[in-house]
Amino acid sequence: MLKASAQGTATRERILEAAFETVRREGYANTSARAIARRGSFNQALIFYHFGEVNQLLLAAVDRVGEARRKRYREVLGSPADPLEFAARARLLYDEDVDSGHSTVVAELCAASSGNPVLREHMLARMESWLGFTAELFKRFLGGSPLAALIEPKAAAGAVLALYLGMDLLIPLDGDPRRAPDLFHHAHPLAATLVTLVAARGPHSA
Amino acid sequence: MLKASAQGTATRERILEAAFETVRREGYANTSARAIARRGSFNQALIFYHFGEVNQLLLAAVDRVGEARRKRYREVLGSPADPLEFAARARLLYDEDVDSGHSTVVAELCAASSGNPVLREHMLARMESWLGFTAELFKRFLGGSPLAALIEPKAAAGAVLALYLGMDLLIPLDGDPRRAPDLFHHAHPLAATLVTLVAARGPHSA
DNA sequence: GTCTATACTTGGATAGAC
DNA sequence: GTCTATCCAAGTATAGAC
Repeated sequence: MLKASAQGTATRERILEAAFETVRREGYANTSARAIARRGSFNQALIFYHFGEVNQLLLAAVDRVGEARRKRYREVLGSPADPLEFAARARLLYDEDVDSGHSTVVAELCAASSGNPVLREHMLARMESWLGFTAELFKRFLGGSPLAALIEPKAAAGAVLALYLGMDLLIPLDGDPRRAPDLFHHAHPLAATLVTLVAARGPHSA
Repeated sequence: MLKASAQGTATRERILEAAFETVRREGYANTSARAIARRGSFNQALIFYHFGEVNQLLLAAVDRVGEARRKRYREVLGSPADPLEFAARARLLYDEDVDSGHSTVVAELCAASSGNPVLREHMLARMESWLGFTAELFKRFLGGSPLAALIEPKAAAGAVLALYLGMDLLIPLDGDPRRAPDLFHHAHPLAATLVTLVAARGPHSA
């Protein structure tokens, strides 16, 4: 039956959505099969039928959103841009990540990975994927710039990722939505000065 | 009885230590009263006698280490230092935080705060304390430098804290102890160049 | 202050009816 | 594919003996 299968797919989506929202709003520690089912108004047993166990569901939920985000990143950052334009786009993407809860859920699952080998393996692979992606961005962005002599793409990508995750531990903590905008705001003149100065004098002049 | 009270104090210490180590090694999600008691080889009921509930114990455990770390920070960063010396000391302190597990436990509890108002309130206060401390460091460090025009202490402190927390989500993930050293290593020439260039030309020249 | 025993709750997971 | 019912494991917390 095509109809039955279509309904199964729709249910899967509902479960994935509810799982994501539960982690986002209640944290990993409070994300039980029962809590997810309550939020999505469906039967708790469906989780095990469709996903086997709760952690597998959570991984599927974060992957689902993660793939959409990855696609969006490619779209927005694919075309060439000068540094200022690039920064504006990166900020847009970051805001989307915060608003959608993606970054919160990723941070929650990273923290939970600590005590769960299966989760850890999976999240490690996901984060390494983002690390490689970000490192490529740095390479492309730094290509031909004097800054290339000063910034190692992989290390810089690691720092960006860590900053990203760390912000998303702090944001739910104080509930201050201005934290991230402020950081972008204040980082801007610093970055602009660095780019200008290095371009003018080169990284090795002293 | 002084002896009985002394033993009670010793037990409290054992419980605090076991609680800290359990969060560090097994993650918040696996940190139950039973798991803590198992690790410390004492009776599970003692936790409730001494601390009332598990979360209170965890907060006491992170505070105990946090206060020691704060003291250490003051000692090491109290005396004047040029930028290079300052960076070396900051790195030493950071390595200690990672080795001791302090940063991991803080990150775990921040993540867990998401779903627990009491925990959140407490961790928020602790993090704001560190935020103020770090902002003061920036103020002192930037005083009289041309960089002061480019770096807002509070925003910079927030970024450092986020970076710190984020690193401690990533480190247990891949178990790579070279992650942090590498970051310091690669950041060094960038920082050195920035300091030199800004000192030579000032932040507003273009 | 510490231990044993236990009441109670929540959650993971499955069997079997529909 | 979904629902009801249920079993079992693990955890919180307390009472009461020592």
